[in-house]
Amino acid sequence: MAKSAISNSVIRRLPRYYRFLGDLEANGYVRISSRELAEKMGLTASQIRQDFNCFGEFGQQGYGYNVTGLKAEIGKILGLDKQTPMILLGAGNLGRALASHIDFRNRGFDLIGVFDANPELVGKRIGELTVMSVADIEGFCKEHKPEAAILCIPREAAEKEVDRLISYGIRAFWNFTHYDLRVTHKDVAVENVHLGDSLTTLSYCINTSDE
Amino acid sequence: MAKSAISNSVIRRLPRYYRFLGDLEANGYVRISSRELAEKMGLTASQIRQDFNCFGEFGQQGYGYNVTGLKAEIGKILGLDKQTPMILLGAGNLGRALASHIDFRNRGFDLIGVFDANPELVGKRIGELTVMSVADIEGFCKEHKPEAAILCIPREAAEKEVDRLISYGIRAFWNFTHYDLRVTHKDVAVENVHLGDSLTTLSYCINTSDE
DNA sequence: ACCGCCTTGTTTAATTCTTGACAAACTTTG
DNA sequence: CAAAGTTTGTCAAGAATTAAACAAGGCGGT
Repeated sequence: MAKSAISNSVIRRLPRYYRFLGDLEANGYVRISSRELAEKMGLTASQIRQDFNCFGEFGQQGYGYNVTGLKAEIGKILGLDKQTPMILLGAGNLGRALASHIDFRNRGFDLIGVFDANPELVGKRIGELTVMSVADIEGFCKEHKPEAAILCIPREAAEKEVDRLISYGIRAFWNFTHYDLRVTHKDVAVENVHLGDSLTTLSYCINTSDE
Repeated sequence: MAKSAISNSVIRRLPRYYRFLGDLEANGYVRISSRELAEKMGLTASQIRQDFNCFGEFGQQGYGYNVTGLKAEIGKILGLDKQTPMILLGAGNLGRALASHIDFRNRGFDLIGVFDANPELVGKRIGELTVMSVADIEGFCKEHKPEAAILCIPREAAEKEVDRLISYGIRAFWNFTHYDLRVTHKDVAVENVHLGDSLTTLSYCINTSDE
């Protein structure tokens, strides 16, 4: 792929495009123009056309874009045509909620193992999986080769585990721990999720909108 | 406050500043320079100074910023010096996880009620709260005047409830439903959280970093 | 109390991102 | 089959964001 460098702004919009195209498809749309999509998404048509053009020419003049085709193209760009095996660390409230709430398969991942340090949780079932002890991680990784991990464990634990996980072959972290995970390894990806920050932003909006 | 218009980019960084300042404070830092903070946060010192200057002059030349003082100032900007009463709709996995995982008080909110449509969940306890029936929302709002709501319910339910909630006085939504909530009312704030999009972004990073 | 060093607040410049404009090309209709 | 109407891909202009530069002012050591 001769993508010189896709800007971060564009990348952040891709999942949203994918989501809207899925909705359109579900509602029976066969074709969509940039103008119409822009209206639905609250963007400009120009931006949409320019975003898509980073990756190729998916549309047809005079017609627009084929919804299913475009969705498939963007899905491929996002890597959703394959599934990266993933493990979950931390089977507390949040870990369990994610495991049952997220559609991993359609997001490019396959959740294959859940681990927790608390012996009381080990052995409990979460969906189709059984919680294992953190002591079993190494063996599990050797055998099943997961390449991504969700971190739903306390900060101290996360800071300790990350290097170990990388050495086991993990090269992507979805981090819900309350700190910004930063990794020096070149090809390890990190997505920090800060729900607290999101809520704080809402607080700001409330307290300034009406002045 | 004579803020002509704070850019969205700045606002999105504020909660992160607040978080880092809290960490610094906890680690015994009394003062911090923009240069040092920039290094810790992976930003430029220039950006930090410019961001803070949107709201006033919090630093001192030759010294830097007082950690506790700056944190308090940013907290005030974010509206964290007061607590907006908030209710949770949906006591499923995700709703319960948020209720127990999020430090509402330190994010400018106070969770005072939980509601669910499922009769089996009504009456169950979540932390210090008891799940109520959605039928009781109106009465509860009239009595306790919540001004914010978390949406952890299915899309169809959310689309139906939102207008009703606004009419009851809710003017901020933290939306975890799988669609972009858009509200026409002028002073209703919405923060859409798409965990799926976040995970999808991670998929993209994995599948493009190593080419 | 003075001098040198450091750091802010602010101005200016560079870069990035977004929007507008338009020719080329396809679709649809008569 | 031709003409009218759309819509894309792309280029160029305009905003917005980020980074660099620097004068002014306070701190700390002597």
